[in-house]
Amino acid sequence: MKAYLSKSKFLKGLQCHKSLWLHKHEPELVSPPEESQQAIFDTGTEVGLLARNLFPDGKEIIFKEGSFTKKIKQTRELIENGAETIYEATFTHNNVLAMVDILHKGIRGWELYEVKSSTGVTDIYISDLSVQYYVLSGCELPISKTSLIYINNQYVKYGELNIKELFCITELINKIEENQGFVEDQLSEMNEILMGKCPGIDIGNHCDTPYPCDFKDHCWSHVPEYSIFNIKRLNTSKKFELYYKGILALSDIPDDYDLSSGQRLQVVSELTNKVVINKKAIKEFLDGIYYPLYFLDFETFMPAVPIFDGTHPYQQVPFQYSLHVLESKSAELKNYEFLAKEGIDQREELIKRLTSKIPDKACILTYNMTFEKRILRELSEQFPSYKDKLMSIHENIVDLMAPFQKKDYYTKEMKGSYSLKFVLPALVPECSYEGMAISDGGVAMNTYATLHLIEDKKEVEQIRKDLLEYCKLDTFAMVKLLNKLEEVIK
DNA sequence: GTATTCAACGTTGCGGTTGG
DNA sequence: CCAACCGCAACGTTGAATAC
Repeated sequence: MKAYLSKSKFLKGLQCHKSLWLHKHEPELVSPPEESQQAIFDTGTEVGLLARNLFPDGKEIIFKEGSFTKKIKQTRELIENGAETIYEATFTHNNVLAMVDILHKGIRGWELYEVKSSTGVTDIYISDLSVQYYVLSGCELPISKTSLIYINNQYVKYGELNIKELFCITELINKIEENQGFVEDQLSEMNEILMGKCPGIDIGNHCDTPYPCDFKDHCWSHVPEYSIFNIKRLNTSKKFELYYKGILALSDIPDDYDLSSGQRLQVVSELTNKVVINKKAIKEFLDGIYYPLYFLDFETFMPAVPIFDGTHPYQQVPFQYSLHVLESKSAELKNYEFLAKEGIDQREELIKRLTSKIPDKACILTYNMTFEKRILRELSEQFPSYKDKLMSIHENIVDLMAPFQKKDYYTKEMKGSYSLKFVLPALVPECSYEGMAISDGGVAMNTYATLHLIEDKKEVEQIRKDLLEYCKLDTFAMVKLLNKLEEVIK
């Protein structure tokens, strides 16, 4: 099979010539050796398929693993037979392969459209289109437009989905024509690299910018699991500054090296097992908490293409909550929960249930309150009749994450992080998600999204039970964390 | 006139959540 | 695994004000 330099390889080659060389000469170092995964990513999804409705009745080039020559031939035949719209149109020029999401014949020439599920234009997409333009113009196709189609997150759905409003189209031909010189220079340089020896390039910022390199495992094998690269909030440039000086382990860092207080704590704590417990600050935090006490956690989903009326692209739609309640310090812990029926918009029902459970003067605890607060604000805007109640919850939220964010409580197990994922096992190791049917948010969401497709009633019931149990554990973990904070200041 | 400091502003990274 | 949302905090940069 002939090896092509594809547009994704071009983009990766822009970051690192070594990766380009490895792709050609030692592709087995990448696992799995997926060929065109990148190319079909956006158009294979709902967003890509929907965008085709902007140019209906197109001919599709059927994707077959590895058979690029067939696709190129098929594309040429369609054009010769007068096709006006082609999806996944495939071309090659000077050994560079390009697949165009949507190719449309306009009055002045061919129009080239790249579909992205993002919400804006970036330089990477411009490079992407520049390579496609290079290949197509090399094939002597007259091009009148090269545009990016992406999600308009201002669009609000009411009734039937309005495809024209859902998408933004930005015409970029001027920028892309300006870019051609650059593309040609890069391509000739890349071709020289491919003919020569493997370039001796050390790891660096380019390994992750703008995308992680396929060969990271290979090039980074000498970097320990927990190293200077895991120091939180340390600039990438500073990390490599240290690395190029031969400093890799946390213990190699000089005492006088300029680190922020949090970073220094992470390092010192790791090396000496130092534990920080700022009793005064923790006590102040606890003094701000009062009864009755409600521990709240939402689960949401956020589709790029809105499915419910009144929602916009990527809006987080809550479908579940868990609420643990302590009426007083000595009261018995109670739990309330809600899980929407699958496939329908039950936000109003969720609001009714939630607001009926939480009284006006309650103290509400969440972990990372920015998330729950945003959900509450959006709900109150879209369901104004519940605004007062929702906003009163909003006002009374206290963030349980704060003491950890401020490093008033720190152990080395937190690895510089204050997320629940690290804080919980560090302080409440017995409270674990292991062994649960649903053990992370991603799985929870996928499970919920496909729930309405399952026919077996018993199975549906079991999954709903698993979802409830998962969400309940999140708020229970907060109860345990609070206990720990109270214990520790005694 | 130059050096130094610090506030204001801009950028990056991280936290929560998902979708593909 | 990556990208998307938003808000916040930390970090970095810049430029104006002040000191010398």
